[in-house]
Amino acid sequence: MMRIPANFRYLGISLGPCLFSFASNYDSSKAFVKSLGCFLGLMNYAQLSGPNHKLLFSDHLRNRSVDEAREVFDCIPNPNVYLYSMMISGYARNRRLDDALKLFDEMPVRDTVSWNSMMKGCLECGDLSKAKEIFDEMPRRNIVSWTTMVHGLMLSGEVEMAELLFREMPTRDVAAWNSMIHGYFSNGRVEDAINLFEVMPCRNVISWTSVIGGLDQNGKSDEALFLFQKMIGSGFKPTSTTLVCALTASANLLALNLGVKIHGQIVKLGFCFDEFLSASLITFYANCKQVENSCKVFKEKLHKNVAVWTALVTGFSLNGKPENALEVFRDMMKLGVLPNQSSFTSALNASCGLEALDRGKEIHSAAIKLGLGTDVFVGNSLVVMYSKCGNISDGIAMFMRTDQKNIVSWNSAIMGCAQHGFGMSTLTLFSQMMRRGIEPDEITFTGLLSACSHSGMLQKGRGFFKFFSEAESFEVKREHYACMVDVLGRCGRLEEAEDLVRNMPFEANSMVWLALLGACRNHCNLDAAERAAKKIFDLEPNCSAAYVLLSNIYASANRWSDVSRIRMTMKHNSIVKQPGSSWVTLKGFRHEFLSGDRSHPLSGKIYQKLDWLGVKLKEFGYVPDQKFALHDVEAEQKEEMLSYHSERLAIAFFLVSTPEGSIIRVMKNLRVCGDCHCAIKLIAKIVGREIILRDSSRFHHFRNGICSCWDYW
DNA sequence: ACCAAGTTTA
Repeated sequence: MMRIPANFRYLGISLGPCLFSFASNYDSSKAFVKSLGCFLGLMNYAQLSGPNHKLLFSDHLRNRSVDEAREVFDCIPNPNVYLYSMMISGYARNRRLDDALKLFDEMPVRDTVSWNSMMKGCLECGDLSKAKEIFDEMPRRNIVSWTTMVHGLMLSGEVEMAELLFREMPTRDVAAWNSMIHGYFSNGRVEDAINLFEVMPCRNVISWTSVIGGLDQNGKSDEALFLFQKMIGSGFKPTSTTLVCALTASANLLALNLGVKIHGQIVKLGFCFDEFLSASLITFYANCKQVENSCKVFKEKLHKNVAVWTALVTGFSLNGKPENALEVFRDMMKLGVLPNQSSFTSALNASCGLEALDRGKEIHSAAIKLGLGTDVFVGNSLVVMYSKCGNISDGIAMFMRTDQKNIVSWNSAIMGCAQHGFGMSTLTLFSQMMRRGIEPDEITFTGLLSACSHSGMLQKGRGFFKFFSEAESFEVKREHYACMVDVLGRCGRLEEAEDLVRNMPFEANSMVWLALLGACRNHCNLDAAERAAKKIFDLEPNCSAAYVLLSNIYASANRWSDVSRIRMTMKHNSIVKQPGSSWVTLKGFRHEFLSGDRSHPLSGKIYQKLDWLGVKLKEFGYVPDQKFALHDVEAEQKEEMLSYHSERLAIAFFLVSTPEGSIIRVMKNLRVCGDCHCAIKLIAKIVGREIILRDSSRFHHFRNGICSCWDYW
């Protein structure tokens, strides 16, 4: 940092030309540029004259241009304690603790405020011990010093120390009580917080807001909303922060009516243009499945705030509108709103929903450009995106590249490998994870069982189930039983699977029975199938998957009267089979092969296939070079597609296959066709990157998804 | 002027 020599500090504008000579005395051009900047600073300082330099100074600080602020600061003759404190806080807010401490040391005089600012600065930069040092060293403490320290201790999780200090404080104002309440909540000590709130001598709107926000963040949104209403009832006027907390709680509870009322209050109180409130409103409406209203809120003004944009991206994505989500994300970047890790997470999620590898890659490159390529949140989303889009090797590469991997990183990689049928890789990942001392959680467990099921690892599956059932800190859930049933079922241990279901410590849900029914279908066990189906229909009379599975079982047993009986029942109860669907980007893989190695022996074959596909799709009224959702292809057309010879059948299989169980049947048909096993292997290897099956849920994914085919090669 | 509450995240 360059400081202007002392004699130049008093020059002001009247000596403007001298400044040029001052600048030209500097040899290096860098120094010239710097001094020119400083000259401009001086110009501003002089032009604005009087106290206005403070305005310029605080403008820079507000804009987080801390270096510019420092240049103005350096031009101010004899800066007072107040300006020093401002500059110190400015450095701290920009995480430049060293500069802040240096300036603090240089201060000619220090008052309590400057000591407090320095202490606060240390806390903001996460240096608790330095803050403690300053707290001990400062000559006089006021109530603010104590409160700052209490708050800092609480945020570092040193609750006991904070309590001690709070008791030792000579006097306690409402801010001190509030910081204790907030501190308890952020350490998950809900009871203590509430007790304090009840005994505190005097409450203000911040006290109420802290409790409302704290309850909501600790999973007690209902109590939060109750207190919000109580607060309004006792005549307190909510601030925008209060309304944000109440809205967030309403969003979590899906309390549509209350949320809409709060929206009314926001308009009435004139908080319409508060960015925090806009973001909360967007999330609230999106959670309540009213994403059109989120859009309305968004369009009320032009937003520059990342969180507002991200809220809308997330909203669209979670409401099954990934196209819109990605459009918003693109607009956001076009407008120069820099996406952060949350925005990337939401956008990558949306591309998972579309299963659009090209879009995902686009977002990935944007993340790299912004320096977020190895961020743990972004990295985890990338792992999921690549593996969901069929590209597990890139998914694993992303995992390796992620900084500071957490449990979600490991789980995403494990899930990805498991779903792609890489059983051994899954096990290796798991042992690496254990060796690094990372505690597995229930999602890890699901991933492991899924791997065992897809790779036919019966003994491993049993071992994991035993291990996790015996682990104390662990709750084995219905999902895990469903997975285990799947493991046993796929390995033909139908009896054992049924025993497991009947001896579960809690009532089995339809998901568990459905896993059993699926197993029965694969092993043509009609008796067990009928038992399982009966259970499912008791629990969920309109379960379309169960009807379809059962009718397929009857069909394989040549019991056609039963098949038509089930079809009739379905029709009668207007149960519609959820269509399976797949996305095809013709352009995507055409491009891939055009830009790739054209001399490769496969290029020609792929070209033929693409041409055939293009012709077929045109016949069905689709335009090439677009994304096709083939779930709406008519049944006869599907059959027509399937009637082509084996290689074409293989492609058709990818296009029209339905997740709910038909894959294995189609596989059987393919085998009957002769050479298709080889053909499908070939095509899947090449085309699998771009054609991805969509599944109704994560859970069905590994049970019925494309991964099933991997078992066969 | 220094202390207390808030939006988006796998």
